[in-house]
Amino acid sequence: MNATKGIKQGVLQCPEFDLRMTFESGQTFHWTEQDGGYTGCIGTTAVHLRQEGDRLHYRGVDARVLSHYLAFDHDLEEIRASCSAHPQSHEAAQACRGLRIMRQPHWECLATFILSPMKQVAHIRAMSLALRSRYGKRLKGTPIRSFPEPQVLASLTEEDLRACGLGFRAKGLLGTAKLVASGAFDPESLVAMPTAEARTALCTLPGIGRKVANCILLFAYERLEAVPVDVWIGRILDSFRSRKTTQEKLERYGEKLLGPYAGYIQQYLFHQARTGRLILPSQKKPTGRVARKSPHSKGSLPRATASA
DNA sequence: GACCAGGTGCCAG
DNA sequence: CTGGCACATGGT
Repeated sequence: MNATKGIKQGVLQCPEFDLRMTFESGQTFHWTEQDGGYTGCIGTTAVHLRQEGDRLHYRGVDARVLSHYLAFDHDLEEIRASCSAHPQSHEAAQACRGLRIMRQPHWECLATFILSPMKQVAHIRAMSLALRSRYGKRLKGTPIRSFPEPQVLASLTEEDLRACGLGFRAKGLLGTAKLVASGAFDPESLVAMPTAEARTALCTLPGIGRKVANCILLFAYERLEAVPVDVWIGRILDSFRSRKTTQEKLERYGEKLLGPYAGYIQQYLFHQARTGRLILPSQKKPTGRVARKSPHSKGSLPRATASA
């Protein structure tokens, strides 16, 4: 890494890495395409990344911090091998070579996934950027904004947050921000907890249920076994066993079926389904009912809307 | 317009 | 414990 005018930059060897697939897979939401790469930030550090083959050009960040954020230490070969016994998972894992589960900052990830219920990836992104734009700090010499600190969000009103397009999620985010700002809940305390205990702790926060808790555990706390059961994974797991169940039962089934890296494999399946590469048996929806709320509810697979 | 989106919280059987 | 609805917002 060289220093140009005090700005860190350099090139990193990155075998088994796909920057686009990783950033567009629905685990992080603030990175923006620019100059043939992506502009965004890691915590409060503004960063630009551009991949050329197995070379990653980076600017604004230390190579060690970047490698940790992008989880270059994860052994993807071992992870793929862990699901070789299950054909559909193995196929998804092969197709998603280079997709890594990142290590995101705790608060940023926690808060952002409170925004996710009943929202498409593009909308989560819009809400995340709106919060950053209005209440985040400008990162020196750039237009990039960091994710607002809990104290900042805690000082706002629910109406302020609704003005960012959060809808009913405003209440959960505000309540959670207040609990964190007051010290009643410490996101750092989860690091030392077993996964089940950490999940229980997360689920005490307003706006966080099992699915969101598992996303946070997987994307910020290195719990690669955590399986967030959303509509997609619910349908996928449902189709594997062709029998419907509750969200928690599907989650346990997924953990057992997908193994020690279930969260990773889940992400591969999710990405394949969302981009239209994993076709599930289309199912007829029950007649008459309008609202469908259970995570495993029947219905044809949603159209893939991935923009990249 | 109806339907759906990486669900959660709450209430009735 | 399980099933059923309301909850906001924006896109196809």
